[in-house]
Amino acid sequence: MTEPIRLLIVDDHDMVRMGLITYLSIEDDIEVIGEASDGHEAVRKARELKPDVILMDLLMDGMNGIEATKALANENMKIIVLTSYLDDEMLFPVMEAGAFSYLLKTSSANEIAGAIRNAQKNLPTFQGQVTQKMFRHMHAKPKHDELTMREKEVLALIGQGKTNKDIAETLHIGIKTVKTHVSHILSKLEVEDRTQAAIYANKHHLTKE
Amino acid sequence: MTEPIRLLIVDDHDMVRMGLITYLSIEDDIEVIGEASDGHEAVRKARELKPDVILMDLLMDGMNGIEATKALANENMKIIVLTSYLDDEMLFPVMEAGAFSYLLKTSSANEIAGAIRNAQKNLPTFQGQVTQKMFRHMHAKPKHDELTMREKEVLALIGQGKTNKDIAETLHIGIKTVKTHVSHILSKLEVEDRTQAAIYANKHHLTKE
DNA sequence: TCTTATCTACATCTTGAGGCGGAGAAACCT
DNA sequence: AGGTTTCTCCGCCTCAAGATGTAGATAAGA
Repeated sequence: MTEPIRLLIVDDHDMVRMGLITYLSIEDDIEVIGEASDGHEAVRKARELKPDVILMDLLMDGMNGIEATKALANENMKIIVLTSYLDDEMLFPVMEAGAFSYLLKTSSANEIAGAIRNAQKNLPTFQGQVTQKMFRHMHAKPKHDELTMREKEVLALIGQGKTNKDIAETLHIGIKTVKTHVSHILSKLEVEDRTQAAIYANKHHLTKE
Repeated sequence: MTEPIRLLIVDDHDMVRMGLITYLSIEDDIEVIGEASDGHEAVRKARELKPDVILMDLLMDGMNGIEATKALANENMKIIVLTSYLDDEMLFPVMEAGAFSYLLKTSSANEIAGAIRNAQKNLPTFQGQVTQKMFRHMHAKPKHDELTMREKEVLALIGQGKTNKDIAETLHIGIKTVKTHVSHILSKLEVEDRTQAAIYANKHHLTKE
């Protein structure tokens, strides 16, 4: 028989790690060589243990899975994202960061084992609607990435409910300047007023806290 | 030795159930007598198996954990909520629905076992900030429940970014009337303008889609 | 070097937003 | 019958918002 696939499990939930290990331990072609409970630990263990495949959770305290994926993008390991939600705000960034496959935690243990074997064979695995989302995303990039840095700052403040005067004081610029920025933001986002811009900012998590 | 604690595990993630079972199987005072992967199954199995304690996830397809908890509130079983997020929108409703303890999935397996034993002894268990949140909630009921029906309708439309004119047309009332409602809403919510009201509405999911 | 993008700022003008006060009608409770 | 709440609408007044056009400074790129 060939070498077993060397696997690193990254998840901040004890039980999830335990569940994965329990199941995968009866698969003799997969060997769990380590665990990590946050991004920092994941990067450290990945560099130390050189796994073939990493199962990576996204939402974790400290360094999250997206940052960890970015850090490990060029390290010759396949990263399989294993997360709870199919959220655009997570999916696209992590795929761009270099993830190889994307699974939901609703997957059966069997599907996960399949994805690990596929990754070893260089075949990415995507769950259900993920593929469709990816394609839709190709043709529809978010309007807000046309915004300049300054405009994004202003939008974040609008998203917090600040008035133009508030924003001027916060950024130490004139109120007229703020109005200029706001006008540009409204036209770029194709919305009619600051209220709609605020809703947009909140929906897309562009408010910085 | 006394009877083991009879436990039902409810979670839509295979791995989480597996992790819990793995750990709890080595605790000989706890016996896992069943599993369910959504609310409907949970209610059915709970009535059939009569567990002492239920570990209940909240976010599941079909019937969620809050509804299932509500359905089982008077069935002489202790329900321990085991969820990923400490979210006001989940915590308060489920506690009101009759949950007994509230744990986060970041808990160690050991803490979970402790909470199960406590539940059997009629001692609720709350993780870290949960207790503080509960108390804060007691003294601070949401401002928006002072709103009248009509005002809630108007707020929902503000939360969608509609202007006063839009709202007047949608509700078939005069624009002056809308302004009156808006003024009342702003003062009841203690915000300064419609933008802040829109943000409030979205944060509290008061927008009707 | 010339061009383009970005950030800054001002003036003018129009309109929507919001505060304040008053008021009639209907429903409900006491 | 009298009080309370809610929904409706009016006028008046003030100011924040937003559109439009102009323009100087700086930095990055062709």
